[in-house]
Amino acid sequence: MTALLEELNSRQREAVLHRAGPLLILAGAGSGKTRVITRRVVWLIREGGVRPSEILAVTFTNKAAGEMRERIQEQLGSSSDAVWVSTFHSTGLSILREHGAAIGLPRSLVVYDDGDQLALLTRLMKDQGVDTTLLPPRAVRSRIDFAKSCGLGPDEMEVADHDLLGERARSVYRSYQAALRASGAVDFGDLLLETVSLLRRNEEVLELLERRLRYVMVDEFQDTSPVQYALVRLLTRKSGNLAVVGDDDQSIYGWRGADVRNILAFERDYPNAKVVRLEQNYRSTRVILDAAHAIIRRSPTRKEKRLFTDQSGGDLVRVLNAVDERDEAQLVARQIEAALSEGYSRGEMAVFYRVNAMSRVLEDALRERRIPYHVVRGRSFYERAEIKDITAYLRLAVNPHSDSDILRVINTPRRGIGTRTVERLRKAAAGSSGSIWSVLASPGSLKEVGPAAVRRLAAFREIIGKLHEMSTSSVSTKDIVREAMIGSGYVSSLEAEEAPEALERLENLHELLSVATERSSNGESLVQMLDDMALAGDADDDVEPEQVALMTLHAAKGLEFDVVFVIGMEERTFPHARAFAAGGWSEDEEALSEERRLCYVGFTRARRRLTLTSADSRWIMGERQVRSPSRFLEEIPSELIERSLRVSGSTAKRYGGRISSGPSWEGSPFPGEVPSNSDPDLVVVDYDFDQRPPDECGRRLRPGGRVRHRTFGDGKIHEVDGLGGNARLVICFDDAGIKKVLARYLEIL
DNA sequence: GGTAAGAGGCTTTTT
DNA sequence: GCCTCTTACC
Repeated sequence: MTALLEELNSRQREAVLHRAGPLLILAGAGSGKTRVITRRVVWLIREGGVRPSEILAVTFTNKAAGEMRERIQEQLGSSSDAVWVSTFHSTGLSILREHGAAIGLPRSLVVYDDGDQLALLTRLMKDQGVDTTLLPPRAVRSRIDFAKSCGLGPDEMEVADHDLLGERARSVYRSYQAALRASGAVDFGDLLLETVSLLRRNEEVLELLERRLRYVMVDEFQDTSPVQYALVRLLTRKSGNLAVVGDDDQSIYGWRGADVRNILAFERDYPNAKVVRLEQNYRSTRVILDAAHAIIRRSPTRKEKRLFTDQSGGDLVRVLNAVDERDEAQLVARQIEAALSEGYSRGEMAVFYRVNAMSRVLEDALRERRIPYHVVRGRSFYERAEIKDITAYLRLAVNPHSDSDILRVINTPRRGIGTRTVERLRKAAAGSSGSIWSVLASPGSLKEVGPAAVRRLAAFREIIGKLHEMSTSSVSTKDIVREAMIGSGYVSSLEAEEAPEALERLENLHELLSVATERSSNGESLVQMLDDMALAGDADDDVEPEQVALMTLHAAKGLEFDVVFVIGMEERTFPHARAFAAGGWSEDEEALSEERRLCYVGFTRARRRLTLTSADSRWIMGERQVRSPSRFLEEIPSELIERSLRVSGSTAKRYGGRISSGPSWEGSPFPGEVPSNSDPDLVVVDYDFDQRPPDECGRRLRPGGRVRHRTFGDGKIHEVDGLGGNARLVICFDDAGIKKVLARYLEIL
């Protein structure tokens, strides 16, 4: 009892000790939220007479679930195994696997990931004669996903008048659901939507689950969607023992249907709920919290609150400006080296960026300097083509009616079954309103298919038939996986290639086989393995102890590091261009607010040191774009910032030594002010954004400078009018003559 | 029916 | 810039 409540402040203790009924914990960043949840689970079991199997703890990501499971186990030992800790999606899948028959889902259910989903949608739309350039499948998908996240099927999906996209999306939605059912498949959204409709329609199942689960806890509640909220509400309908933990300031998944308003809804739906606020931060220094608060306080819709800490002192926030993204990466690499020499360990450092694409340049710089790093990226391994191909064979072993999977591998590796034969197969399947597999099973029904093609189809049928047989008898998972790789001819076709990337693919397949072998020895079934592959991230996705972690700001949620870098602190990089209304420069307030919260999440990951970097220009989608500093930089009070300019070796080299050649280097807003410093990157000057010269944003764009344009070639700047990427420049091109060009289309030479 | 080169799209963020 | 899909040709 005593140990359980040790190291808890009075608020935290209150939350842990809450016995029954609804509980809302408003937990600020770094306020010991995970500790409270895990202690509460342990307390309920040890002191509250609750059986471990009666508790469900739902989190958002696998990472969070894994961490929570571990923390609970540390305190409870093996009895913790019975506590059900999982993500929303796996929870849904478990329920569907056990009770899905009640709504007509087959036992051999397979889960389509978003790639499978998009492929299926595209195929359906093309079949329906939809012009996919006018109506992008991605746009349709996002409408369907959004409807699903609101708990709406095709018939309930709301479409406003004159919403053409919505109209079409709804009609595709209908046929898409039909296709999923015919294939015995569900997508991610269905894992929640179908579970909720199962529980709504089937009282028996709901009562069974209600009896089994007496306590439900939800982490990251601000990121739950309406359908997720509906699910946990249903599960605790009788007991009312629903505890949710969240922070409206950290809501960063609005784009995929998460609704912060669930927090408000909770207080409305459970007027007797106990509300506990955790506002003491145990993670960061005061400086970091103040900087984070400066960003988040401008968010218009938030609940007013402010974290406090007793950790004063610490480093000021470092703000570093680079010439371009490569320069920025060098800068970060050198800062990492400096921090290492100060005694920080690599495992306690992380670099965050807005989009995954930004990791590449950074990786190059770290590799060059031999700094061990690790890119934390959701599920890259399972997204590799070769892995997805073998997965398709494995899913067919379980459920050969999955048309998407048939289409994926029917000619992979090449076995001479071309598009025409495939088209005829599909037509025959549609005609008999069955799956392609059922057509293959009765080849007599195939018209217009020549004898050679029939032979090849029979060979393919053999392959899948054998796999299916193996999966229904007691063959081990490992052996089925091996058969899928070898029996399909996949491995031998790769071996024949001899290209270096074929070798890499083979290595990845080897990796998959060892995963399967390990799972086999744990007695895991093929279905279990497939479920995990569909829902789980990479196995080696964890933050490694001796490596610098690289990840998106979204992936950073829930983590903490001593030293944090946020790169790309520029307008239209972060906040991302998407936060601005299409085309124009007007702002979408809600989207911008979400960027703000994302920034807040990023800053509050740092325990000791926060370093922010920006670049004057960035290479984006094959184009060099001029960037101006992020508004977020300007919002941080200057007394919290170590404003830094620098003269870097790489910059000097690339720009012909002009920049570092003298005290009044070109581009400095402070001519004559390049103080010497032991750290070449940190030249501290008294530099305030509010006093910067008007052309600071594009300060290297000045009359006389040389620039490059994609089509016009190189030229000399004559006139500059305006700021940043939008500045209008008159350029005298060497070949193309005098033109007016926007700065963002120019590369600075 | 298969291949290679060219065109076009793409990038938020994750289960 | 990179990847996927289409097109033209074998």
